Amino acid sequence: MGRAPCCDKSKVKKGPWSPQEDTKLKDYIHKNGTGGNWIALPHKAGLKRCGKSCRLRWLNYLRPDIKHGEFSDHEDRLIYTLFSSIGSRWSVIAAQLPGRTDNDIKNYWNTKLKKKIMNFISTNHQTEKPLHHLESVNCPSSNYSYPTSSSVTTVDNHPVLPSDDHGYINVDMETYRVKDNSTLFMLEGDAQAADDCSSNSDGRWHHVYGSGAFDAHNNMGGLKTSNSYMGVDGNYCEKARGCYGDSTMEFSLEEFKKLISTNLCSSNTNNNLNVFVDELKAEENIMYY
DNA sequence: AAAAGCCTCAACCGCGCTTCC
DNA sequence: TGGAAGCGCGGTTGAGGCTTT
Repeated sequence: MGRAPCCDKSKVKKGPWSPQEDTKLKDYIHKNGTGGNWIALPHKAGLKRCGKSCRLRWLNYLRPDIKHGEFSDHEDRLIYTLFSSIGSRWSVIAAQLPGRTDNDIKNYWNTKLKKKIMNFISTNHQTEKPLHHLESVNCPSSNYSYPTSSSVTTVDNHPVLPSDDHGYINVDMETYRVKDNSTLFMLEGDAQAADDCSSNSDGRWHHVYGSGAFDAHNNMGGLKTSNSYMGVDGNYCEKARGCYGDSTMEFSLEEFKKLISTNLCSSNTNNNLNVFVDELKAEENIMYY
């Protein structure tokens, strides 16, 4: 014997919501709130709908703070990063993207973002270049010269590297800092984090987001495990390549396919999620200085 | 212009978890 | 303490719009 249905399916309307139904639901919730009981709500609101259907309609469409429209590059990266860390926990991912719903993100991932990333990886595998292959050709300014050892100062015994106007740097060391204008932007990690890469695609600082578990030793959070890195949009990674090594090439198509099919999700990464997200937010603050 | 195929996304479904009595 | 009710989540579906042939 199965579970009892939440409502009498023969007496409730199914399918797309009409504008009249939307209005009824919105009006009722504005006046009375949800009352903490979705099952009872449709009857009180005069709707011939299942409570679950009302809840879904409100949360995914009618709520006033819902954000419609295109996902930004930053949202893309955040989704990808979180998916890499925790798998298809859409509600957790949605909680980090204000105005976006889990359903929205799930649809976006399944229909667009996944393909976008797959295409990006396959394209880059066809033009594979060696790691740490520095290409000044990808830098916006061909006049830019990478800092020499004499131009490197230190803070707390760590080197501080100047960047060009666009934030490009050339770094190849285990622990480093980047000084950009008056802001000290610290990228500090353990030996593994040597491959961390900072780039900019739109005039602001970004990290290249990593794939895999959060690295507790990496102060910037969650950017580095194994040797897998990638940005979400081609433009972003193309420029990242210009500043430091072609680390995106280390992420294989097979690895990514595996990630998607297994919904990589470990308790270890879950424990670190909040820290990870805080770090991402901290990073955002730096990005928009 | 029409048919076929593809894509998007709102909505549904079922199940696990939590809360309440 | 156990069972019922409700909530919330992730997977899936299908209608409708769009693109291609």
